Amino acid sequence: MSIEYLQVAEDEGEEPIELPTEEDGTLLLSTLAAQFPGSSGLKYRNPENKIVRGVRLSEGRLHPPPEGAWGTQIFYCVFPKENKRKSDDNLENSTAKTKRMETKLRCTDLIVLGLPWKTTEQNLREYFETFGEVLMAQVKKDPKTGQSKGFGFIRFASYESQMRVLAQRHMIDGRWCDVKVPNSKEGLIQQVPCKVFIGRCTEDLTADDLRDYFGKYGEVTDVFIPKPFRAFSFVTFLDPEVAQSLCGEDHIIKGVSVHVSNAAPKSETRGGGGGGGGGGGYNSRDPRGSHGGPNRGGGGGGQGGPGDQGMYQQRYNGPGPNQGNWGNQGGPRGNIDMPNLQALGITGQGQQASNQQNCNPLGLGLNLGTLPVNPALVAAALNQASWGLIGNLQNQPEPNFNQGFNNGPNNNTGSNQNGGNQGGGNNPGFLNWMSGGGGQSQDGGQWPRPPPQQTQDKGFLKYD
DNA sequence: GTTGAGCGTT
Repeated sequence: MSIEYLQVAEDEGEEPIELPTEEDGTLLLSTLAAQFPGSSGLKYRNPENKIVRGVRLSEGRLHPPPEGAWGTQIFYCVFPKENKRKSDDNLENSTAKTKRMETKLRCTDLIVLGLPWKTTEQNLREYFETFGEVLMAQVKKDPKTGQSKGFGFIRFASYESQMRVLAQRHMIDGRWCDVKVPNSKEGLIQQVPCKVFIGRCTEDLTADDLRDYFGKYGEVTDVFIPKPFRAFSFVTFLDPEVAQSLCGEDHIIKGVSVHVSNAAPKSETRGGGGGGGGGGGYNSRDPRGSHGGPNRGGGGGGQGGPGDQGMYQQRYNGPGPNQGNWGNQGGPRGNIDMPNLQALGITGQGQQASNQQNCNPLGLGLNLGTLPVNPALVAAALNQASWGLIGNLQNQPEPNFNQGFNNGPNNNTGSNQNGGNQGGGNNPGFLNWMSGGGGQSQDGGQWPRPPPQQTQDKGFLKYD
């Protein structure tokens, strides 16, 4: 099959636009969402009986009706619904559920910056309800005059809603607004280390050896071997899940049995005193600092092209080779133990780009490089997503959302609530979740890759 | 009825 176009309208009565399908005839949810932010699926009217039909959605791909091709009929967007009435009916139930979700998925209040003065709480709520159930919406006002202060707060019921909202800019009542995790909450977000400690190293184990060896499991963003020789080293992975999965294991590299464990900083996690300083962006206490200049906290994504597909050994439940096109070339990388957001194409870009239409929800795999997100916060969010979100999606009140985040043949029927991806499902995990395709890159490997990395300040974390 | 980086009278 080749690329064709189908007509999609936001709703019945609206003007359709044409969206391109993929080679296999499916329509990527990300393609849909690029034009219709917040849209979670498609429906159409069965020409025979006029009944609305849903379009099959699997692994982030919308499949044409069983009758064959998309044809000339118009398809309509489906948006996540919040079930208000039901909530009212089962208030207790709903509250309990909400509480559970908050704990598990760590929804937080989100601050909405840049609201027009005229925007009301009702406006705010209505806007964000297209992303999922909104538990709270408030606009901060001057107590005396009642005048809006131009910012507000929202809270979602589901973490994936929060993620989607955090990952893009929002045009609200004619102004581009930023949504962030408030500063008051930022410290609460846990961060999953990407760095592992390699013990029992011998002197002939070079950084390249380690990189080559551990590259089997996932992209290695940094290898650090203390000099002079101290019989240990650090390997940093792009994917925290990979790092985590290796911990506790013994590996034989060039005949040497090394031990992998958590890279626990001995003293203070955050560079602290005299030395460290740098590190850039991600872990810095004030994420706003990253606006000041290029955020160099992370290693480069390498120059690896599409040829790298399938090279990683599966550490989990094997959804097949990770085909996310993660290059593994290049020299020294950054020295962070958080997800490498630059390599993922996520960098905060400040306030410019106000005019562009950045409407790609996260998890749909496109163009996050231009999105004004707080890298550290999204990093943490991504960690959470990869560890708990996927397994918890089945509990969500918006089943449609599964599609954006639960890509791949991930049908965990068992519970998977303790982090990690154990269980019988084929959980594509972090990278596939990011790439938004069930193991397949949706954009032909054209991730917004970071510029070639310069030599990094290695003093970011103290590990002696 | 002005303003446009920020961080919430609960």
